[in-house]
Amino acid sequence: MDLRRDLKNLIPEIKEIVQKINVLSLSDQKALLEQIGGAKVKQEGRTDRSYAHLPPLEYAEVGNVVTRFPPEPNGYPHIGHAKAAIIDEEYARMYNGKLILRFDDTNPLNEKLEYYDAINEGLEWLGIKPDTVKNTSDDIQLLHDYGKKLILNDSAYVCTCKPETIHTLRAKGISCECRKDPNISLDRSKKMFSNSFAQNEAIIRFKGNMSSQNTALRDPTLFRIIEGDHPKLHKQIRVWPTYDFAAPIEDSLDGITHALRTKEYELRNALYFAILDRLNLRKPFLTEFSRLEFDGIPISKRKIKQLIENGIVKSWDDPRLPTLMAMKRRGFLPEAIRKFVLSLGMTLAETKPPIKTLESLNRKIIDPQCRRLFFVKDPVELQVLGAVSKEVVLRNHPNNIDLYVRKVQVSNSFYISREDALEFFNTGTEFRLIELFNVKIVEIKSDSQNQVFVAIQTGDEMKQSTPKIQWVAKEDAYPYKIIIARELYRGEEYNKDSLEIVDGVAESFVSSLNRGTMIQFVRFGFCRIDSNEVAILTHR
RNA sequence: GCUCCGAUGGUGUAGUUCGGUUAAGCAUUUCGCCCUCUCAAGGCGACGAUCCCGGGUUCAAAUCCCGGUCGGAGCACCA
Repeated sequence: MDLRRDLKNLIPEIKEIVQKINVLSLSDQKALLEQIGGAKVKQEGRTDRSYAHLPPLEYAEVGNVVTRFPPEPNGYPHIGHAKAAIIDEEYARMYNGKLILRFDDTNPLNEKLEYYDAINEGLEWLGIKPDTVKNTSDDIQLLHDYGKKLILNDSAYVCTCKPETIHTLRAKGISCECRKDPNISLDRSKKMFSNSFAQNEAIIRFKGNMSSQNTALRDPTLFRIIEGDHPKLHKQIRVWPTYDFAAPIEDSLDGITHALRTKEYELRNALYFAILDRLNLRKPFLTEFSRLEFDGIPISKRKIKQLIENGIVKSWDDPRLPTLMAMKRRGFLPEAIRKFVLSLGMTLAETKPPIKTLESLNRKIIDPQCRRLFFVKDPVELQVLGAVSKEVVLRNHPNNIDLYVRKVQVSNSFYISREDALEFFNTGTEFRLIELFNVKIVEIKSDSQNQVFVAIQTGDEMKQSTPKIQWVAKEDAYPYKIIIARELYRGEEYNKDSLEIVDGVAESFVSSLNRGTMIQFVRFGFCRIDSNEVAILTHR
């Protein structure tokens, strides 16, 4: 009681002292901060990543880090793969280490040769160069050997129960008869590896802990029999390891120091280590990061496959898709994707990052190198009374002079967008055809089919306040389409307007641009040339 | 159902390990101004977070402890 009262009186005094200490430690810490700050700047320079950086890796030594990116070649790579691959590569580089690309091809039913290639191409596009490329299937013999070793160890057994039985027993946490006698398992395993069992007749299971609260430890499958034509091994192999078995062994043998994987594997970490323990193999360090998801854009291969099979989406490079080939086709740059991924960090929180951020990063990169060209949506004719035919020189970029200029022949007839025409007619405002002259619409002439907007010139003077619009000379007009891709889903529902095709006219020059060229259609948005008469809107 | 994980402005993150330098940095979005022959980019600025909630410990908590709530994941002869 007394103490309390005393304390109340003492508080101001204490605070004073604390403040003094703070002031003191502040100066100390300032000195420290300078040191730390200096070191940080150096680090950033070393990794050449001033824009965003991943947090330091635990237990990592410079020159001694090996990471791995282990995709299954069962589909086209997408932004989710990009996230994993970029993180793996970034850490490898940050510590002056190595990156291994390992195709996790342990299920002949899923893998296809074209997917190995697609993944290779995707990574190449992203600018990721693995130091080593290998397949899990390269080590199939080795994996078999380790499997046999586990059987001999009494750390694994052959189970011939029906899948349903296995499932229910696992749920209950009870083991089956097959687990009991190691000698039976030994016999059965010989039969299994000499191909005397049929598919679904027998599996090899890990002797985990059937009553563990972590269900991943309840005697998971290590090997199963799959009849299938494997892209690399064809029909030579029937006994295939599962991911749960292959991953830890491959990681350990490949010298991986840090295995980074998505969050849903967290509960398997215990199994991963248990397997390595029984085999006396070196244990890599494991970390998880959250899986990438977006609003309205399906990322899982299963969902994308469905969309294609149902004909909703035409191909794997449909610009609405998050596949790497689609993103490339749409006009996203690998640098932007990298920055974006790094901005997400190594968080474990499940979030849906905004695509707008990616677009903004992309825009800033492409803006300085995109020609500014004219496209007119929903064109109407504009006749300018008294305008003379001439050749005009248009700048290709407001401030990048390396992009030069282009010349266009104009007369008194132009196309402008209906929207603009109507607005300026209705409001009676003077406007300017960019780089040409100022006009005012005075009347609309309608013949049987078309409306023609008639305008008079109101001078050449360039005023900042006059609205300026893009135009296409009638003689130079070239029919053109722009594809606009939007989210495939609004909530749970398919978005019927996810793909819009905008018709219009562009300057004929556009038709000469090569596929892949990035441009900006003035007042319309950034686009990537897709063919001679089609561009895809990247973003505004 | 059982187990595990997460929760910071509209959105994405930094900071949480080792409580105090900053009641919260950056990016994006939105808006305003400047610049500009684009509704782009660039420059400047504004709005916007009692750091999920409730307790506790402490002179001091986004940070530590306890209890909730909400969200996600795993429980395959897929990876």
